[in-house]
Amino acid sequence: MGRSSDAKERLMDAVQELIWHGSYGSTTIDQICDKSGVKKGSFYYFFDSKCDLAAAALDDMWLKKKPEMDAIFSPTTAPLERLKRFCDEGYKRQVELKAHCGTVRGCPLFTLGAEVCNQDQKLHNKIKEILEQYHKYMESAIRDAHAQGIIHAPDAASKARMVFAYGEGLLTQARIVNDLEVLREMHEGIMGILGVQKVTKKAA
Amino acid sequence: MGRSSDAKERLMDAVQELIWHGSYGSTTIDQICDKSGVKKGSFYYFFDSKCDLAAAALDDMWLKKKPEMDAIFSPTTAPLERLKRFCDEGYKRQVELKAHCGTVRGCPLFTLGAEVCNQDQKLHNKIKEILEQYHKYMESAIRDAHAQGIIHAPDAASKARMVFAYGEGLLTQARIVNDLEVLREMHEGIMGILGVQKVTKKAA
DNA sequence: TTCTTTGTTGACCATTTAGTCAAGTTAAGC
DNA sequence: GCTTAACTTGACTAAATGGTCAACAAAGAA
Repeated sequence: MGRSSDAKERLMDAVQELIWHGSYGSTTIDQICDKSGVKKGSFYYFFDSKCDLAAAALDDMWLKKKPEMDAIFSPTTAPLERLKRFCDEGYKRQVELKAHCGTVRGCPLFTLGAEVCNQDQKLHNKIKEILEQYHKYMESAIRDAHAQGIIHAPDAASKARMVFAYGEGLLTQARIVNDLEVLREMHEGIMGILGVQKVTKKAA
Repeated sequence: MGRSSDAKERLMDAVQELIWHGSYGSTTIDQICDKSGVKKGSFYYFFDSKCDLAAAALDDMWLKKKPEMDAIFSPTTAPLERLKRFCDEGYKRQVELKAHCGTVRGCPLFTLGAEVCNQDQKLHNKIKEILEQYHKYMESAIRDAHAQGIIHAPDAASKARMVFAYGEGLLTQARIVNDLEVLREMHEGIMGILGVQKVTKKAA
C-alpha cells in the first residue's frame, strides 16, 4: 500500500553526520535536506522538527550499537577482557570515522548531551537513557571482576561512574585536540582507576 | 577622550551566561544584545562577530581565573593538597553557579570546545590554549608528588592527561545529569588514578 | 483499471538573523 | 565652553530559516 522510501534513513544519516561535524545548534533543517537529498516537504512529512529527527537518529544508532555492546560485554567473557575489548573496538571505530571525515568524532552522546541538556527536554532524556545503558555495561563488568577477586571494587556503581567519566572525558578530549593518540591510553587509564597492577609485558 | 562604557563587559557577561545555559550555536547576537541591554549597533562597534566576542569572553574569564589557579597550585602547597583544593574549590564554584541559575554548568571550555572544534578555528585554538594551561597545573603537581615519593608516576604528563580527562568527564557528566553529587567523587577518583592508598578516616 | 495509501515536490509565507549606517549623544581634555 | 574622540541608537537591508500547502507521482489492493 503506497510507495516506499528510504528518505527517513537518509535524513537520519545526514543529521548524524552534520551534528558530528558541527553541532546540533548549528545544524539547520535546510542543511539536513541538502545533505540527504530530501526536500523540505518530505522532511516534515516524516518528522515534526529537528529535535524529533535527532531523537529518531539516536534511537536508530543505539538499535544498531546494542548488539555489538551485548557481544563485547557478554558475561561469558572475562570481566577485564570485556573492558579491554570495549576500548579496542571503540578505538577502531574512531579510526574508521576519522578516515571517513578527517576529524575525530568522540562520543556523540556526550557532546550532544552537554550541548542540549538545558534546551531540549526530549533529546536530553533520550541521551541520558542511552548513557545509562553504557553505564550498566561498565558496572556489571566491574561487579563481576570484583566478585571474582580480580579487583577490589566493593562499590561497583561508583567505580563504573569513574571509568565512565574518564572514558567519555578522553573521547571528548580526543575530539577537541583532533588526535586519536590520546585514546590509546584509555585501557591503561581504566586499569589504573580499577587498581589493577600494571601488566608489564617485558618484565613479566 | 570620548565617553566611557561598560558595554563590552556586559556583552562578555551575557554571552557567557547564554552559552552556559544553552550553547554557542544556539545563541544569537540578538539574544546577547537583549540580555546585556546593548544595542546591536554597539555590539558591532566593539566586536566583529559572535566568535570574536566569545573569544574575548574566554580571555577575560581566564584572566580572572588564573590568579586563583596560581594560588591553588602554588609550589609551596603539598602536591596532593593542591589537587584536593582544586577539587574543593571547583565544587564550591559549581554550587554557586547552580544556585545562581538552577542548572549545573560543568566546564564551559570543555563543552564549548567539543561543540566548536570543527567549526570555528579561532575559538577552537583559544580553548585548546587555555585547556593546556589547566593541564600544566595538573602535570606539575603530579610531577612534584612523584619527585617527593608520594606517588609512583614516572610519566607525569600521561598521568596528568588521565586526571584531566577524568575531571572534565565528570564535570560534563554532572552537567548532563544536572546533579552536583557526582562531583563529590572527583577527589577520590583522582587519587585512585594516581594510585594513592585510600585514606580511610575511621580505620586510621 | 481504478482506487487508495504513501510519499514527493516546489512554490510560498512569516520570522528571525547577521550585519550596515548615518545621525545623534556623552564625557574627557583643552 | 568648545572640540573631538568614544560611544549609542534605531531604522534599515538582505539572506537564511522554519514551517505550510496543494498538487502531483508511484505502487499495491480491489
